[in-house]
Amino acid sequence: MTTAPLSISDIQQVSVKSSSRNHSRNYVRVAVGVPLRKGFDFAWSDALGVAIVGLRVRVPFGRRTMIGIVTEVDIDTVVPENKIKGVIAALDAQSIFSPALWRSLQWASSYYQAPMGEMLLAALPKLLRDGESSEPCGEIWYIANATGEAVLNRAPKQLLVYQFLLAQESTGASTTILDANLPGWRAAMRQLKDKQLITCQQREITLTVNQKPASPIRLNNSQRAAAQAINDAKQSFCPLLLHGTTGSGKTEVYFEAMDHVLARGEQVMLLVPEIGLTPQLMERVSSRFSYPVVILHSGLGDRARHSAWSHINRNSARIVVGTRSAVFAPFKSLGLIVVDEEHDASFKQQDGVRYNARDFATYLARQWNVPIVFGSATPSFESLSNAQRSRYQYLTLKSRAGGSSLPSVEIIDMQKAPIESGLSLQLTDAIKARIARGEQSLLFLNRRGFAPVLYCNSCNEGAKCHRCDAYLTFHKARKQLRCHHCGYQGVFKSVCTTCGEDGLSPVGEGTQQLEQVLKEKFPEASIIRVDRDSAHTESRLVEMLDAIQSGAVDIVLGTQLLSKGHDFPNVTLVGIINADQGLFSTDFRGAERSFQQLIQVAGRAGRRKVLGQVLIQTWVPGNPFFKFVCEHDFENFSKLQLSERKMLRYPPFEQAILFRAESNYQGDGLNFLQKVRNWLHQRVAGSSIRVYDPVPSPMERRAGRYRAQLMLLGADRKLISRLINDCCVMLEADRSSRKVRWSVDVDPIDTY
DNA sequence: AAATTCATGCTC
DNA sequence: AGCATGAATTTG
Repeated sequence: MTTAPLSISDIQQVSVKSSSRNHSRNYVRVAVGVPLRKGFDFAWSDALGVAIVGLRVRVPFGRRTMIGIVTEVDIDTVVPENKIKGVIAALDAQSIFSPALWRSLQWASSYYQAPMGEMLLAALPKLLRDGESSEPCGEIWYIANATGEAVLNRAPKQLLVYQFLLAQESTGASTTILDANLPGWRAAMRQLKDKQLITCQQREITLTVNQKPASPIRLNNSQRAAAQAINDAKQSFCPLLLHGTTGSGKTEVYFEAMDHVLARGEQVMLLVPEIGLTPQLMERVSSRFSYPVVILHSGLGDRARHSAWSHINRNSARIVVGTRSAVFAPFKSLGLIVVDEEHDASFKQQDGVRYNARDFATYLARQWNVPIVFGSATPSFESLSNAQRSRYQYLTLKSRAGGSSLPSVEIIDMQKAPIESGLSLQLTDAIKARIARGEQSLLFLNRRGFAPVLYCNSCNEGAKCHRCDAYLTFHKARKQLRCHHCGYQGVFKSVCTTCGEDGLSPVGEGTQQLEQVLKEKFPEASIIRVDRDSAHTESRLVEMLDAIQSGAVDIVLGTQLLSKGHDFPNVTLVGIINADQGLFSTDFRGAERSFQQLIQVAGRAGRRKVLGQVLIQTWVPGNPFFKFVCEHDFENFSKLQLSERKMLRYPPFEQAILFRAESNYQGDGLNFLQKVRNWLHQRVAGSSIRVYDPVPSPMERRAGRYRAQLMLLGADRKLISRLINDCCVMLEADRSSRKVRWSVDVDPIDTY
């Protein structure tokens, strides 16, 4: 689509001075980035140009000036003339939002109960929020003046830089080029500039395009059928759920569908989970296509983000690979949206404006009138149920691409198995066998640190965090006790801090301990540990992943950092050290999550010719959950879970809303929510909406604050939306609610 | 008496 | 949210 379908009311309105009104001035309504639901009216003077909806403006607000967005033009205002101030400046000539994005943001603002100003500004990169021009800022290029070589015989560093530039002739070199070729060039450059030997030019950054794209891999029948279905949906809104087992080649299907869209001259949005945005995927995308690609993820600097934004805005970027916030990218001619690993929780923004990027993307696709593909090996129950109700087209990839078969999955009964330091004999033997054959083993333990609890044998208590309801994790290497919830770090002392006795013993296993145990058991093996502690930087993680892929490592152990999206061709054994963690969670989605995670991790095994093996250690082998896991039976697992959800009238059958409250004193949050409950309760009497009693959060105290929550469930989304909106308006007006920090989470995915 | 924290109100 | 105002509260 080159343009989104427009309705008349959406077309950016040009203000016209209306002679029928008695005001002599024009007024506009502006949304500013404050948590207030109302807009503020300002006078618009003709000197500012034409007033258009979607413009960024600088306005005086209280004692300061702020950036806001024009939401209405040519309005009648009820604000008394003497209170109205004028817009200081218009920062854009045209709306900074496309019509489709504008409508989607309006929807999101009302659906997620986020004030318009906050929603709109959240959709812009920081520099634009702060008032910077939306034009690309470009990059500085340096060109050598062909005069001065002789002057530099006593300055070798400068000579080096100068000669490098001379070699580039009149093209010169950009900041990026110099960074790549001459580390530490900046100091020398400054002096060369002082000597007037250099000319600087500001030039637009042009995206490099891969000139020789890799030829597409031959698709198998089901892949081709899936790609065909997506292509058939062209030029119209059509959600498709691509359910493909791990390793079934979903990415190739996306690529095939993207080919067609790109050839038509349109842009593609490829959304991926937070940690799924691996250089691996980037590499695959940019080597496969001969179109300019940009990435958008949380690690990007402000400059880089702005630059990416303007490339998309000018239609010079054709493929956008990005995480959550990439749904707000300023596409000019969007033709297809792909949401990879659509079930992933990281698509949900958990603080500030709490939107779900997957659902936002769905609305956006409807506005652009383009297909949207949801890909997953373990679809969210929401998407699954949409497919079952034929709201989504359902596509499956049953077999693994490249002919490998799904790994065999076995359960190890920890009640009966001989165990040594958390490792069953069976798993130990299996690792041994892989080492002998030169294959890799991957061990999964979702707990970093050495031990999750440090127990004092004379107090009979574990060491607790002072600010949270949680035990401190023992980090042996750094000799620290850390809280994984609030970030507290304390020095480990060999005696108990409360009683002074020295009978301290670590209880339970973390990745550090497992690493130590493995090193003792397999002294010759090369072992690598991948968790947030060992891979604290992006580049460090990449290094580790590369090492694993090269096959130089025998045993990989790690947390969920490892579970997503990575392709480890040499791994033939996957061991899950403790599969029971998520199983008994208080969250009704606990089982769904656990299953997704186990399938994701298990899917790392045997992606090539050799048959993979998965060993799962559990203390509750009789739990029916494991039967489904062993048989890769997502279908029956989800059937059972969905029938349970249906009976309980839980999502996806009814909508959930979670009110959260946080306060410095225990009880304040609960009291506040009790008032909310009473208010809501009165209004839902006679309807099918259920309002639960407020409860303390599963971990009540975190970072010194007490947290509580209140759940509301119901089927009538429209009614709920109105109810919640009224409630928020009431709460905002009531100053007693300012004692607590509260928020509304629409479609929560975590109850914490 | 000055310094600081705390509650309350307002932003066109 | 910020930022101001004014009161309550600690503190030298």
